[in-house]
Amino acid sequence: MKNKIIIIAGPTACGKTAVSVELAKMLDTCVVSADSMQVYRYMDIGTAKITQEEMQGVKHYLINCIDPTENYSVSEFQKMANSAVTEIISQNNIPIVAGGTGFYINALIYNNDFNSVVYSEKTKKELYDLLDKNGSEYMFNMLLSLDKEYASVIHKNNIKKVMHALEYIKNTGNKFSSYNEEEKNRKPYYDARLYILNRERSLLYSLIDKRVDKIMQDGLVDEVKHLTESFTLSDTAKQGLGYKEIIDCLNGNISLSEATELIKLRTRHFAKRQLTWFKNKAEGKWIDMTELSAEQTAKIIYEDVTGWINV
RNA sequence: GCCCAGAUAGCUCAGUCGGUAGAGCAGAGGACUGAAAAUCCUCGUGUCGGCAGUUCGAUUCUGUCUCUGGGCA
Repeated sequence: MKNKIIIIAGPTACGKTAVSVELAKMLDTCVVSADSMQVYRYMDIGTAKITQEEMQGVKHYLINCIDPTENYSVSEFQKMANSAVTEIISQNNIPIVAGGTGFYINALIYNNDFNSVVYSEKTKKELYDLLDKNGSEYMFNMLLSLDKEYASVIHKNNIKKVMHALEYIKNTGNKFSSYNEEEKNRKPYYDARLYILNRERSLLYSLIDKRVDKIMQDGLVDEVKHLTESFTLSDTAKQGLGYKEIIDCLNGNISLSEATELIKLRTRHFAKRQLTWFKNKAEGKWIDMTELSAEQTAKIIYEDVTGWINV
């Protein structure tokens, strides 16, 4: 029998954190964060990281686990989340996974294989040298000749994906499209109940604006200053929303109000991408929180889940 | 009060030598399987400020009115 997990997903600023804590209290269990930025220590304000008080005594995994100098990706998330989930299950509890990164959540549910992919700095460098010399069109044509199927799925301008596929092909000798096909057809590894929280779009956007204003008031600029003085941020850490914009502002490229507006705008775009993923790549129950409190939402999930838990 | 410049998509503006119009941004939709808070793709009909005149035909020319900037008193 598969292990049960509850997942609370949804776009940024929709209220996942509060709901997951409420539900964890009702079920007397722990929360595992599926967030690509809250794993970082010292990145508290910009990530709107859950505080000690907000946790209300509920134990949280995958918060403050790595330094901002380290890179983080699905693969690390998957390993850490699996071990956290396993630990919670061993205590006879149902883990609650909460987060907005759909890609990570699917990797956990389906236990996608990221380990068989061999990586080598050498081939990566060779490929990027070729890119510098010959341009992206050339790289895309290379992909076209090596793996026509994948090349027809991805757009040639999406150089990041083109390069990644080429790396895979060079290192394994297999087509990326066949690997892809295999991963897509996986059956769920967990017995997962996924709840996707959402709110009316205009309300969600105004919540995002409010959150960004609060983050600025709470001192994001100081946080970024300290962060960049104490660390050389890893590639993944420095792409956090709010961080790259403030860095740009500190470097004198944009004004503070421009940075603030840009953070709001990009966060809105981000929320939309999250929604697109959940709509098309995830199977779950949607809960419109527009007129619901965190407690009410948690109660709906609790009631939905009780019968299933006792089976 | 007078003079000048504007008034066109939610916003900023192009344009039509007279045949009812198009960019950027916003917004919407989509892709993605070891960077995912990343990366990439697709989507533009609106009384062209109101009214009148010239004209086969006006958003485009003319007059007038309203509004908004700026200047002079």
